[in-house]
Amino acid sequence: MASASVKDVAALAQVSVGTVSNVLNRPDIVSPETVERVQLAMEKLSYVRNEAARQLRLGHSQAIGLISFSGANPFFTDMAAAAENTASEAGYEVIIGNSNERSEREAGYLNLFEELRVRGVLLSPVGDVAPRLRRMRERDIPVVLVDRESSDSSFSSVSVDDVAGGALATQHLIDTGRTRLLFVGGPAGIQQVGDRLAGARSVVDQHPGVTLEVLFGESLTVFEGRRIGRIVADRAPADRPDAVFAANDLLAIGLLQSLFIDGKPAVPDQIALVGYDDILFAEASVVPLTSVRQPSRLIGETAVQILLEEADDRSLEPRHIRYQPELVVRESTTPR
Amino acid sequence: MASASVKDVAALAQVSVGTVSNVLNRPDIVSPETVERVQLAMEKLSYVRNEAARQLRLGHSQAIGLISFSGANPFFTDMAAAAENTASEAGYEVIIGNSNERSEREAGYLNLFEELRVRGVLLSPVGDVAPRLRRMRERDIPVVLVDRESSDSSFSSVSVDDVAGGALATQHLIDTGRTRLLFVGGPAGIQQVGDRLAGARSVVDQHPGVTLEVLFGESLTVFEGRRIGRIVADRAPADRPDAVFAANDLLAIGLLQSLFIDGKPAVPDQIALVGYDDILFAEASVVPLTSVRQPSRLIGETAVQILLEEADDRSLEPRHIRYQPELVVRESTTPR
DNA sequence: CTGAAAGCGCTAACAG
DNA sequence: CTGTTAGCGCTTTCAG
Repeated sequence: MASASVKDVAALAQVSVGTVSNVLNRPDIVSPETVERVQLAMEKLSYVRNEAARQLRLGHSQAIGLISFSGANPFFTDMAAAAENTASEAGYEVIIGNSNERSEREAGYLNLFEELRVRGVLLSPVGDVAPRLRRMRERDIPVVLVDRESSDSSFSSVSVDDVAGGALATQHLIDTGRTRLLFVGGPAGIQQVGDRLAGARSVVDQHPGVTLEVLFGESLTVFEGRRIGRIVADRAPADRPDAVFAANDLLAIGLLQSLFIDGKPAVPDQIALVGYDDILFAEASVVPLTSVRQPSRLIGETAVQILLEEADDRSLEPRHIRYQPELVVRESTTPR
Repeated sequence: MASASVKDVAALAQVSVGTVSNVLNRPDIVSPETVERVQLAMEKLSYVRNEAARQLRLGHSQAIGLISFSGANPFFTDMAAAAENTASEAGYEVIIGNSNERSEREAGYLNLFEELRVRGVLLSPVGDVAPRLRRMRERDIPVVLVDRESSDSSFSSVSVDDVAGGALATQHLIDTGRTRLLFVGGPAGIQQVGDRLAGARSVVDQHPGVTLEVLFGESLTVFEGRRIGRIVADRAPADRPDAVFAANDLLAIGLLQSLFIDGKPAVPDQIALVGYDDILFAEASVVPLTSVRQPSRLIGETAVQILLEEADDRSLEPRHIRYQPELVVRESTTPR
């Protein structure tokens, strides 16, 4: 049996297709009896609306495209979940594509989203997207930049102040009496990591007795954290830092697992440890981890709101929202 | 500027829309010069095909719906990723919905998938889906059951032998000299957990000297594992098991974190520990975890293949594929 | 090999 | 309040 269409419903309910459409989209302008009769017919035929036809007629879909650059990062998962909720309340769904930091995959999804005629896209740009963005603009597809600011600021953006976050973590370490700090980052070139480091530097520079060493790993993963931790643990005592600031929690958790000195955990007594993102595992790890929390859910919600407003009114000026991170103190930075 | 359509392309290339469509779908039957001329025109207008229109004409979309029952479970994430790859090679995309074990959400996604006229759906059923499945069948939408077998076996399924997995883990514990076993499960009613326990029981029953205690937690999470671990660690030595089989790795990792006896880790010397799923964290945890690995990627690939075959030929008999799990031995079960 | 034309299911404008 | 109708962009016969 093929799916029933509005025509079939109309025939069974003895009304016209226009009325069926009205029952679907503006039930208030249809008389109650008619509404009921039509709904009964729909049920009888187990009618389901054909989204493709609707979309074709409307000119755009009821979907928002979201391109994240790391599917494994809980920060993004959270943000995406919040975006989905907000969008869903407004009758939209969110389609997610993971670029995994590859600019060709980013381009691929941008393309797919265009074919799908999405209502707008939420993007954490990786490569040089300026030309693509220009095209989106020509097409009247609104774009909101997430977690990274646009270079030309002609697109709205929702981000978090990573410089402030880096400063927050560093100030806390110094406040708890640490003086030989180590920053552990991911591959150079990730803007967020650079910003967090810049924040750390600015604070260290104001404290004459404090030093800051920097170590860049290959990736922001638990494995890499373990590897770096082992290197640090193997150093001579005088060369070891007394505090480590990891660019994200995955890295920090890896460090935590391998920072053992003379067979005993070095955190927090010998080495204080701060992570970034405050993922669920941060609280659940062997030594609960102090971390810098980003308002991931709020970011997702705000980004969708702005996007939908711009979709409704293409003449809106771009807006730039920047949230402040927050320090969550746990045992991994307990003062000696 | 509105998006260019086949009409615009046809006009610019001085051909008919039919030819443009042919260039798009069967370029081989069009003369090379014409193809080139049309492609040039497409580029000039930066034409992108309208999926909605295409879909309307074709009668179905190029998407497969996937309903998983836990977005946080790495087993599903892996399976979904494999499904996406396989689907993508065949020109399909996968739309994912998380039911989170809630049957009304499951119904919601099933509905959405119908509206979207998906080519088929991959489903790990939660509630009583029999009536819905019947409807899908009437609509000629193929369904493949994943990780759970259908009660009436009239739908194809791809699953893993959880009874065998439970037996595998248990046999290994006994082989390494353990005799007082404890099974830690999640909420009753989850079929997989029940099957793993049944497997464990069957092996224990064949070994007279071995006992099996069973503890059911509230959920299959790290937190719950930590809670249960603390309870076990606090028992009198004589009451403590010498081996624990956890129904999944999250639980096992929680247990690992809290199974400390006299301030020292109890695993693996005093208590051997086996998990299930072999998630990434299993290898990366403080004591690398022995675990039962499911061929998650293979499941995703197979399920998509079967689905697509059935979509092409609705007269195919349902097939039932059942994979065998595999034991991955690591330090958490090192013999004393 | 190419062109013309029908029609997929829906919504919105307009007429009654 | 309800009915009629045009047309969204595409693919696919069917003729040429």
